[in-house]
Amino acid sequence: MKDKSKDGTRPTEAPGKRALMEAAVRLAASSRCITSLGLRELAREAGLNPNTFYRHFRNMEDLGLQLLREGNERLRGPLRALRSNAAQESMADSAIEPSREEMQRGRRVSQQTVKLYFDYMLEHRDTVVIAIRELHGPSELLRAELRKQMDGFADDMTADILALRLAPAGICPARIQQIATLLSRNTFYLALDYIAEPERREAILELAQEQISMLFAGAYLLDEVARKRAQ
Amino acid sequence: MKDKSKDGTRPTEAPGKRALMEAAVRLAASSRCITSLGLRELAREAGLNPNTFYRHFRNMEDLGLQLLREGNERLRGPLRALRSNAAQESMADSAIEPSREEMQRGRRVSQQTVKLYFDYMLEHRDTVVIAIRELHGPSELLRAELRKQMDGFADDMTADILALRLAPAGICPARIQQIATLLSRNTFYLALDYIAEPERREAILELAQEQISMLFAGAYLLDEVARKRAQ
DNA sequence: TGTACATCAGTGAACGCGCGTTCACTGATGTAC
DNA sequence: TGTACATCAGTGAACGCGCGTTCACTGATGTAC
Repeated sequence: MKDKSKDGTRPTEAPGKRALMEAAVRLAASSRCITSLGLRELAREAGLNPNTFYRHFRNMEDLGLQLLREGNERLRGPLRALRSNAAQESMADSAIEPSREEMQRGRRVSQQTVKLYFDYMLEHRDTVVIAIRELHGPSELLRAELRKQMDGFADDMTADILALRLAPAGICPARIQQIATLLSRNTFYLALDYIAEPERREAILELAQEQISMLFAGAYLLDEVARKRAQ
Repeated sequence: MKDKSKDGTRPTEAPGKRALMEAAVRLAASSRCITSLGLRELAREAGLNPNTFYRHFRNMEDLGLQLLREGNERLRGPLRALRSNAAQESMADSAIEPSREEMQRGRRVSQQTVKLYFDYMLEHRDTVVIAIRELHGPSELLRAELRKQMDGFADDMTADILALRLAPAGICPARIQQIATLLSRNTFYLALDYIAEPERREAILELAQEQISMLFAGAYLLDEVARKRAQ
């Protein structure tokens, strides 16, 4: 068996397996839990013999897990990249007007990032919709996987905020982590609205932006108070 | 047909209907979408003939809708009451130490309320778990119902914050609504963690508390800035 | 107070259907020598 | 370079089973007169 595709990164995938996974996405994206899909239904959608399923998956949960991991790969890296690109551009801006404070910079970065973030998720709407459905779905296994993924997104965000200095100085790292957890979660839910309600997209972007501002402003105030007390 | 039960508040309910709804809660609470329940499975769990289902419901979505509405009634009023009780107690405190500011009062109220809130949800864990699962579940009808309910919770919270003066002065009502929407949503998700992870309950309470503080502090700062600019 | 009728919750048998799973098979591709 | 063998994706027929839905029935309760 040939083990690598041309690019050498991945074992070659049987076309039937791909077809089944894509069929699952198509069926689940509209309004279904992955685990509630029928094996025969899936094979029909994929144009394959029902039996082919067993060549590649043990059961629906197994397929779901592979689907979610693939989705995570599709989102995680690019979303990080969006953030660091926006930060670098903003860094260039700062050079031009160095009088601005970090708070302002963080805000500009988040403004750009939020839009890119949401539009990227819109492009991958099926992935996002399925992920959020399964996050509260019936399968414990899939829920656990998605909780882990969510933690990963939050960790990325924390690391980026610290490394790219996107937060106002004076907010402690633990607080950043706290904010990132809340934000990454909430951003996904807002992305869902963004996808579902095209006419409200502008408003949702602004809302997301304001939530971010509020949280950082609040965090700053709280940590400031704590520091003053400590002195 | 007798139309009212002894207390006169509600049409008498057939015992079979109750049995079916309770069976549905039992089956769905562990790890199932309501709409994925089987009619025969449900009847078995309730100890009834499969046919009895049709006497009371058109289909599973119909049952789900009635279940969710009942759940909403069980949560909405009591949660409001918790808030206003906590506020009144705190009002008494304020009389004793009138020097404290409203910000502080709001904080004390929310501290008490958050604990009561989460413990009340813990008592009604099945209701909460089912509601959140269906909020992102496969049925458009049930999702819409729950979105409506969520808006209701947010409106209650907004009204209470304004009426009971729980927010620092200077935050505009639109901002309060914004915060309440974010908070009511997020509180439900945190409640889910609170239910699922007994060993982390203390930490979750504190986290919820800090999120609330951050948001109000941030809102204050933002609206303050806006007001200064307007002058 | 008694009788006849309507309403409605719950029953039990029967239906046809799509489901998940099994088995034995085919045919293409990769590997050993 | 050619041959024999192993591997594995995909097929097709067949199975028994539980499902949703239907129909005609029972028996209790409420209502009209």
